[in-house]
Amino acid sequence: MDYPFRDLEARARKRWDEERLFELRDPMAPARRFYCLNMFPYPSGDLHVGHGRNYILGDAIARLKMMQGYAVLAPMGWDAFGLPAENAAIANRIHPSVWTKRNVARMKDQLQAWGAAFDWNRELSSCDPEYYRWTQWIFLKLHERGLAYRAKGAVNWCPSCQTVLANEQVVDGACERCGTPVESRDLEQWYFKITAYAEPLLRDLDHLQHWPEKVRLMQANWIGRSEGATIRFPVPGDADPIEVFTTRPDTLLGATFLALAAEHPFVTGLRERGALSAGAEAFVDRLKRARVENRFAVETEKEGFDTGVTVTHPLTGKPLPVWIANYVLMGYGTGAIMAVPGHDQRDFEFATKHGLPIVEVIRPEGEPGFDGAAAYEGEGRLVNSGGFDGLPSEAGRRAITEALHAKGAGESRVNYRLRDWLISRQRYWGAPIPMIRCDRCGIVPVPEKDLPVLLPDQVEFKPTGESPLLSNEEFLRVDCPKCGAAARRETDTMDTFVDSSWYFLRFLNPRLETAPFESDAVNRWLPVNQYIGGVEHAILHLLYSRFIVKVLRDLGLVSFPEPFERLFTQGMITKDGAKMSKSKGNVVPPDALIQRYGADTVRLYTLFIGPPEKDAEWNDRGVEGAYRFLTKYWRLITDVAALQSDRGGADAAGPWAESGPARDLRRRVHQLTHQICDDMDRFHLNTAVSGLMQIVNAVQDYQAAGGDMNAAEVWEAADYATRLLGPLAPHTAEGAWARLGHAESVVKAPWPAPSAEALESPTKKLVVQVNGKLRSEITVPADADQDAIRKAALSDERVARMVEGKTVAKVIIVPGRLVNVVAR
RNA sequence: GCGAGAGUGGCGGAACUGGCAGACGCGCGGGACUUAGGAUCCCGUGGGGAAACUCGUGGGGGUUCGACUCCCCCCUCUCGCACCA
Repeated sequence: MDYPFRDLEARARKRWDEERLFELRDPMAPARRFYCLNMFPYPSGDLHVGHGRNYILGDAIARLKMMQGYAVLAPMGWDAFGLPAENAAIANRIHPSVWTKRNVARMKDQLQAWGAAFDWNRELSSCDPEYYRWTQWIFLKLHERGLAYRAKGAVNWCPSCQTVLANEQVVDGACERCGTPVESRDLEQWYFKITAYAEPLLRDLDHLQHWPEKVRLMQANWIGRSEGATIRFPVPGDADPIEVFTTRPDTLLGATFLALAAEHPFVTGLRERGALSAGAEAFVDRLKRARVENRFAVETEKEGFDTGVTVTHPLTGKPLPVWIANYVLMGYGTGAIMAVPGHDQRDFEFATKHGLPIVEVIRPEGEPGFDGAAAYEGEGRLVNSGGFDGLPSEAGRRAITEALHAKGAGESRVNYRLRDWLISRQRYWGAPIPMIRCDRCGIVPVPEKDLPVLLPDQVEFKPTGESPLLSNEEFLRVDCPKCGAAARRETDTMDTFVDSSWYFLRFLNPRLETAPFESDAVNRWLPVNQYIGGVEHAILHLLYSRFIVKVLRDLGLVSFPEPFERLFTQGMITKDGAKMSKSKGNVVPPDALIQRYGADTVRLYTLFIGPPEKDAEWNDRGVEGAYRFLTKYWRLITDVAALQSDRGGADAAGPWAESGPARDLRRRVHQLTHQICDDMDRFHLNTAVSGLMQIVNAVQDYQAAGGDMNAAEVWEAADYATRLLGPLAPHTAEGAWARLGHAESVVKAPWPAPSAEALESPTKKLVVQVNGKLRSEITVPADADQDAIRKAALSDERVARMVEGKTVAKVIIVPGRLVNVVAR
């Protein structure tokens, strides 16, 4: 074997280990810091090459920063609570903690097989009591601030996972995890009041300049800010009016009915009082069911049912009928709308179908407005609006809102699509919510000194979906911390996204026993300089983490408003055109490839496969290309090291040839170095790999052309290539660096920089175009002036031929690039 | 429907602010060395053409000396949101 990757890997790992090169000893000491973080994984068992992309990228950046002289924090941990462990417990009678530990061990082996430079001393696991103790502590802090509360309401229920889900975990009406259609249930649950931070979460997106535009946009849409007004419509004989939210108060005089969601409390109230007709009741039930079944329907027919109740128009005093409609969602605004069929297409379709009146109240200037065939949704001047007639929409909105305000019937309002974060789960394998229910005192927080509320080992796993915690009497029974009476523990556990919303703070001191994190160290190292993970977390994890950090900031525990300075979302690796999954059978495991070609080959190919932010198709054949390159590179290093053994690790410093092949080689190496450094800084690791290949090819071409392999330029090429390869193929580079006579690890070698002197050239090659088409090429002295270049171009044989019989209108010279001769 | 992104050889992909289209790699063709090669090395490789040359970055128009890149219209695909009041 001419490229001894097994030996290289073993030696490099041993060295990194012995010299503890990736351990950050004293976080407060270094001046230049770089916190490079990969999203910590859920320990599901096996990793495939798609996961590898994430870690290889992060590792390349971490190692680059080390070589650039930064103290690097690159920790790793486990997002270890979650449903799969519990499902395994039910299916295979294995305890979730055992299952999780086994998977962690397996995945840690895999990560190490890739050669990732993690500081394993800082490893943490969210299912460890020493960790979740602080997750519970954070819950208590939120509770103290009124940001954690219990409420009853319609929630998303997954009948398969037998638990509730946050809005963010419902995708296309189905459970994000298992794909089962989600049901709506009325339950009392714990929420985090993320809506209280809607405005800062939205506004601060502007400061996240180093986040992908796409992710910022997704978050902005998810928060969904819109300006408008709330309007109350009094219900005769009822104390509470029906409140609606609208972005178009200017159309208020065109409202001809109200439409309510089936789940609206007013509807429920009518039903409880028996004031709803049998037909209406049946309709409500049908809607609730249909919402589940028709989850993929793009446009459903507008259906509705008249409640028989009327409300009073707050400005005209006229009665308006109240309908239940399938197109009104309980989850947005107030769950009730004022319907303006003249100016809202949905209302129009509904009114047309059910014979409700349609009134035009907005008329545009100079273009056709409401024509009776469809709603006019644009702006214009108010008509049929009494005293408001003639006002433009904008002024109309203000005037009508003011009129409502004067009557106490409404006010302007900013509405968000964002809902509060439902965090309780009726499952076992999560952090217990640190609350106690006392018959006398109500719901009482567990005192901080009693944390953690330990998850008991002895529980029964039943496939019924009942929380296993209910089966452990010892866990349940507790004395009320307030009155001392016998009380009961909360049996719900927290959504695992709570665990992962603060773990990046814990890494600075993962064993700290007195607090979740050390504020000093955290303030010094955060925000995370580079965060790397999949775009699938664009909303959930990243929004929750931003929220928790903002709360911690308001608590005075951290000094920064945002957790992640730069975010990079890497693309998926597909196989046979599809996302890798066990069920599709298209998973590419890294183990056999690493066995056969070595970790560096797999790393290099993974980086080379395409721009890291884009999806890419895995091709086993492509791996061989990377292997061939490393073989060539290794041969070059061993040849050069043998030939020039007397250099003994000396910094390449010439003497340099002033001209000829060696000079050209040196210029080329420095050009490529320039390109590679640039690429690395911009995350273009695919072209960085390509640049390295070109350096090796350049030396090979030089040799093939009879160049002297003893030249200092060749030594320099080997030296530069090795350092540039350090972050990408670290084991091979480590071995090569030693071969080149260096005593220190390549991790400690300075990152190379091209020298201006080496890039200089006495002549310049210019491309010559005639009328914009490439025709020839000239070589001129580097200091040639415009006139000389012009002369050289025009006297070129081919150019002369093309121009023959025409007049040269002008000659455009782009310095250092090209000449374009315009001839007519 | 709304929003965002992307369409370049047989394939993955290059081309930073308009300036040599197809870097680099895979595959393929030819050759060398070999008992042998799925190892290694060398040469070639967008289409058409013997060549001069010509056509080529989803399609159509435009701006420009010059357009993969900028502008307008259209087509296709991917992703996100989706009756958001």
